[in-house]
Amino acid sequence: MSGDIPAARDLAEAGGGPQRGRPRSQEADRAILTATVELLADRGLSAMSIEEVAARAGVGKTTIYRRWPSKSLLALDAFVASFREAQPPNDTGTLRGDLLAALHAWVHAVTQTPMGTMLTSLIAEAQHDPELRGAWRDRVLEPLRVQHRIMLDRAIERGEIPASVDRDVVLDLFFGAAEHRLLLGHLPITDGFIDAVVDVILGGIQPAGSAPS
Amino acid sequence: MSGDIPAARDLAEAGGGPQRGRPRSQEADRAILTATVELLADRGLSAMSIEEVAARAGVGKTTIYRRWPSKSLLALDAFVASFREAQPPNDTGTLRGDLLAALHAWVHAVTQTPMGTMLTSLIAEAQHDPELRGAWRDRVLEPLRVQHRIMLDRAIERGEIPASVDRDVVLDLFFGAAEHRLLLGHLPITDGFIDAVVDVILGGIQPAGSAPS
DNA sequence: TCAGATACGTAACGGATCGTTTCGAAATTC
DNA sequence: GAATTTCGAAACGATCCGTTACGTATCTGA
Repeated sequence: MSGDIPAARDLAEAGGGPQRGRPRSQEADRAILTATVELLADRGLSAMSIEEVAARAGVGKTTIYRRWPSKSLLALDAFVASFREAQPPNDTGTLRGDLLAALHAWVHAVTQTPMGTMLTSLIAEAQHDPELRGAWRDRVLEPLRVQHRIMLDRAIERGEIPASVDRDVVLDLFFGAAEHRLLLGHLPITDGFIDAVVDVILGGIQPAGSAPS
Repeated sequence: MSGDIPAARDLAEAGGGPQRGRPRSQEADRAILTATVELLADRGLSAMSIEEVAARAGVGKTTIYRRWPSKSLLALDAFVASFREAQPPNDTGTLRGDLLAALHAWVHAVTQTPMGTMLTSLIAEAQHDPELRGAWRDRVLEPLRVQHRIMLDRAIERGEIPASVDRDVVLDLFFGAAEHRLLLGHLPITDGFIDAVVDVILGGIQPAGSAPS
């Protein structure tokens, strides 16, 4: 279920029969991705060089360039590998519970793990790298949105919110507010902030008069 | 009223008496800022080099480095100069009117003028440039937030919304959603989007039962 | 009027980093 | 064992950075 979208990494073995010559080292793959995550986490993408990744991974620069076409797409692969491990929140039974769980999971990931720096670096780089921008949308943003749209659909089925709500707008408000604080850093992303965001959005899409205590 | 915050540009004439020697060319200043805006608008900050700015402005590279310590702060000054011209929305009498006017003005600026590219470039650069990050907060973000907090305060005085609303959260939802679409480009920023954002936020902070048609 | 001070544009500098290429050795298939 | 491909190491040319040196231009103050 988690292999639908191909990685940016060159898929040399996608072709027909078995390969001739020396096969690519899978250990090198792992070492490169691990080194990339580490460097990405504490220096950011722009300060990270392929040379550094190669040195830390103990491989030659050519071994990296043979697999990935650019630093950006290598970083994206490294991010996605970490990203898969952030488990999606389960169905809690109420929209409020689902939204709170989802936002808490996101905030925890970006503030308590290396993924925060990786995320801001990649969004920054995507501003002047159209290829990364597209790959980010296809491999990170859209899967995330699909997953959270389902959450809203469940709420509609339960009758918690009307079917007329614009789910895309809700998702943009939901992630946009937190991302805004993450990128600009003007205010901390606290539990109180998460609660307030969910309260305002819920209040804005629930039918009037059904506000919980 | 618009000179409270000093520019990043070196303030050689801030000192005591009149200057000795040849004064700095104000025409060079204007030419540099104009060239910066142009290059920033159609290539972005990362693709713009000081060399290019100098060539287009018809000045020497040294003339730029004498005034600005870095490409980032030059770009910020160029942005702020353009930014001042985006007039703040007036008091429309209702919070809904104020919010709609403010968001329409912002969206128009970032989608119909060169300021969109300038803005995304600067936010991107600020992710790995702490000095720019701080300057952006002080000279762009905070003034903007002060201005819009006043808008919310007026609504509280009029009794449109309770005094207990967390104005910072409202501002983050307000700008965050639009900025999210601008940075990632997954969906267009349409008039319908603006209306929906304002509707959800207003619905979420107005006392229940007072929802307008 | 002229000496001192500062800004001007041009040119060249050393250094860093990029992505590529070359090389001999290692690993695998036919 | 020949062919093929990957491996790590090293060196490559190109690009851009921020600084410096230089001769010229412009302004102040004696």
